[in-house]
Amino acid sequence: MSIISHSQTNSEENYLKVIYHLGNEGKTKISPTSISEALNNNPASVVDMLKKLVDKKLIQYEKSKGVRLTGKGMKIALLIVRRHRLWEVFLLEKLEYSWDEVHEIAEQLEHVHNPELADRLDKFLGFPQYDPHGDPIPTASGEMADIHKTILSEVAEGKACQVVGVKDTSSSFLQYLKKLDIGIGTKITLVEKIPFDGSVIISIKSGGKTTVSKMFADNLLVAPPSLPQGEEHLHYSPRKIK
Amino acid sequence: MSIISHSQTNSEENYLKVIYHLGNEGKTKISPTSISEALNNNPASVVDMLKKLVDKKLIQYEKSKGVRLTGKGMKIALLIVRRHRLWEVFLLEKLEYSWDEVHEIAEQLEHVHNPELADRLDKFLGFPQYDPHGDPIPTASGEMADIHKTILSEVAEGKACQVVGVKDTSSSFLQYLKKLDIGIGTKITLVEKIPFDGSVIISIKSGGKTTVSKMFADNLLVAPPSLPQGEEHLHYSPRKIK
DNA sequence: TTATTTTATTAGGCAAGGCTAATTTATATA
DNA sequence: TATATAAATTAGCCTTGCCTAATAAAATAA
Repeated sequence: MSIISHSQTNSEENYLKVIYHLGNEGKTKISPTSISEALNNNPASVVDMLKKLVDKKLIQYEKSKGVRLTGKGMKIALLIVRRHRLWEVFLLEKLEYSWDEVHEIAEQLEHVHNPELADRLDKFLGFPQYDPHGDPIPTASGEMADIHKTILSEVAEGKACQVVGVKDTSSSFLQYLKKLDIGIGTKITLVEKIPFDGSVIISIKSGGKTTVSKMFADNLLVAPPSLPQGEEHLHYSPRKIK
Repeated sequence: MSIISHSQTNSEENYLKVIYHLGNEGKTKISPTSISEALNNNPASVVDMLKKLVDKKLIQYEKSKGVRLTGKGMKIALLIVRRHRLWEVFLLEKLEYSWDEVHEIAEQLEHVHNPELADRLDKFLGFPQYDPHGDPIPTASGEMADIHKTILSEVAEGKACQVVGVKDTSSSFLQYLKKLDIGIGTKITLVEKIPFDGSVIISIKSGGKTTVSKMFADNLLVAPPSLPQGEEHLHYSPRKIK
């Protein structure tokens, strides 16, 4: 029994993905207009496609409740998201693309169809939990880690965390990170927050204490340092940021 | 100045690739019919597309001479072939797909567009010279190694060669190879050919001498063991065949 | 050379997935 | 509530890339 009975077109996959993301952002109601904005196309086109997706039982659509993914639609959406994020990790870690370049390429790679590809890639990458933007990667069974990233500035004093990504991808920020020897997977303990300007004193496992600005702390995405299964399941080893 | 001024559709890329391959197989004349056979579509569709490709100056087409790639068309075709073969190496070597699975997936991956992707992948893979079917991988500048593969049975007595692929991808053949500890990159010296039944005595660098059948020797693709630049440029390290 | 067969081309259509413009239906505001 | 505004939907059209059927042009055989 396969998760996906018959294959989707790229366009259908993009609609499902966008509906998933809109739903995830806690939208009350996912409307044709919001979808058209996300896809940068015309609401009339969206209405056409919604009909098709309803026929295929991938979504439900009632004017009152807006659009919702069915179980089947959700599974496919999660698979697309999984592929996208795995490819992003690949592009960043193996092909040494920078954070801001990976998304666009992954938009294409996520539509490559092969039943084993995502799982093999996952294994090859060491079962990463997060993509380079700090978003969790759905598992093969379609489960999404519910451990959510936050920004460093929201970590409580005394708590440890692990770098999973960045918000700002400017080269000045990335270079600063490099200088501080902070990369994906780096473990950081938030020692103290300075009330005056929001500066944060952090302790980097490898390199001792440093103080960073609020602006810095607002742009570094972090997650709890270890998961229920123990940290040997975290794949990221600290790496240089290009 | 980029090699490709404006992007091709997947379909256009497939036509260019097929025209390239037909041309490479020494066809006297590449006709709409031969293209339609290769693409498994209708000659009428081919004629439509040929017009489009002529307009884009990617091919020349005269009923007398048939279809020919222009310089521009050739560059694009070589890029597609390059991408295809690099992805095949990736799938085989990194994701551990088997020989016969990689082609179909590479058919999709070859259409992923990004100016740096092929070159980064090439580097990541260690600048392989051959794909898993023993076909040479065009370089970044669009040069194709003119070192052509042959089958083991055509190697002269006393000559050394290197395994670059297989013709038969049946699991029985692949398992036999595994048993003999022969994989991509394995160096083999052809010691002697037995006239009686075409059997071949080979010496495998790692494992001494063995005799293999003509059928075996007809299905193992090999290339000269070292290139002008020296063998340190060959990327393949012997690996197990799955 | 003429007849036959094969190949190429044209004409007209189809499905997918967009678009614009017009219309209907909701929602908000006066 | 009546009206203005915004959103959703419908209708009709476009492009891409394919198809079939019909016709034209070649190539081959008689």
